[in-house]
Amino acid sequence: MAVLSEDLTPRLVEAVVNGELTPGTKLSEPELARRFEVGRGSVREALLRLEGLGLVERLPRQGARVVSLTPEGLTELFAVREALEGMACRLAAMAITPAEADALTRLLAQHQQFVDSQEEYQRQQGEEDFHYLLFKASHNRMLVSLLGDELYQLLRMYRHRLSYRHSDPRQALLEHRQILDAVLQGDGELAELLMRRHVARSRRHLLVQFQEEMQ
Amino acid sequence: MAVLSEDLTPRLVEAVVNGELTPGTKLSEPELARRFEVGRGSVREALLRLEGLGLVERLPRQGARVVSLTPEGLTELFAVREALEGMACRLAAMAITPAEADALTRLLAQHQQFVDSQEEYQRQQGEEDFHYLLFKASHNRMLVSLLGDELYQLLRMYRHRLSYRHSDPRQALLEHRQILDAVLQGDGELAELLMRRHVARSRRHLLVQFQEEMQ
DNA sequence: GTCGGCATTTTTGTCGACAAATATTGTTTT
DNA sequence: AAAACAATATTTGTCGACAAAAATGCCGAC
Repeated sequence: MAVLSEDLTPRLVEAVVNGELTPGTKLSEPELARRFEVGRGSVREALLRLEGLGLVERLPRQGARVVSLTPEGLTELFAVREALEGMACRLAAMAITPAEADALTRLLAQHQQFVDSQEEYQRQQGEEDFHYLLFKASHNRMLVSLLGDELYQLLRMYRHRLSYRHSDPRQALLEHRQILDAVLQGDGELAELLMRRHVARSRRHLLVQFQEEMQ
Repeated sequence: MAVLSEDLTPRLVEAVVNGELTPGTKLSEPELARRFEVGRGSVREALLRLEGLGLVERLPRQGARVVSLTPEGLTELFAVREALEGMACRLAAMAITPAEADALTRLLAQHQQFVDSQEEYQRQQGEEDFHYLLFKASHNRMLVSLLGDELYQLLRMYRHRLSYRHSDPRQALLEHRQILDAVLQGDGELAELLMRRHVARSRRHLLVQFQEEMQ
């Protein structure tokens, strides 16, 4: 028998991230319970998890609302990401295994092929895969949990809402290659520096889109 | 009317942090419900929050257990803290207000008095106050929430379990002063560097205590 | 026409109850 | 005596129910 509230959480996360439930929307527990055909307790539990992911805000006796997206929120998120992904790179330079190094090397070779063949196809996923594999190589469970679970969904929400367009794929691939090189050479300091620049660039890119799209 | 599950959470946190509930202890929902005289639903909600704080681990159909403390866990926590507190310092150097600057300056003057008068009294709290005021000056709500709420309780748990003894108070005060000076001069880069060293020193200090006390 | 107060309705916070799953205990077997 | 099994007991996951609080709509007053 499955655990309802755990199956329900990703479904609610998707609904929030993909904009089905827009920012500011009041999330009524009875309504969600009817919609997902579960008891109100399970909805409550799922909403509590969403609060932990920063996707909804819960006020006592007032219920949960989908968080609103602001340039400040985006900036804050990226400051945290810059710090954590930078540290993850530094640690990965010391802790990465040969298998993980191979997987990352192969991934970038694959990206190279896509760039060469002009297929932008799947680029989005590839970017995420690179970051995921890399911070997982830090072998720091708390970092992986923060970057991969807790902060990741909010990042996805911003990207979705901004009809995310990547900047130059060649530039991104170049930066990824530089970062991976530093990691493979065991130069944690350089790897951290390069990753922080990479994340900061990404932040500026998204902030521009924010200005453009949301008047 | 108060919100039971929110009042219950800090009580459970305290019980876990101060060792009343030792690592590995199974936390039975009915038992906690009787003990704290609330319904099982409220206990469940509180346990879910504790899981978010990293104080308990919940396995489906098996309930919650107090996390066990390990040198690896301590190292992971401090890597995250080093990254986040460093970033907070960098941001604080840009965003700190005159009022916050005053409060921090006064706090360090107070610490100086304590050091001069040899009263080690209240040192523990003072250390925490400094860090709290400082990362709050970053004006990054996500950083404040992570450092002040989510990671803080686990740090307290490690400190408590290690009958935390500070290293040299004069050394700590010196480092704090250097950090604050850098922040007040708007030198975010230096402030970050110094804070990261400070946290790393603290990590090594606690790790030694870990080796000593837990064989 | 707009603002303010009152009654109604909905929603949240909380609890107890039930079924399924797990843990525990005692018993039997090798 | 140790291991495997079975019956019991406890616990978790889930739901519906109830009271208090908040949101809503309605009516009258200005």
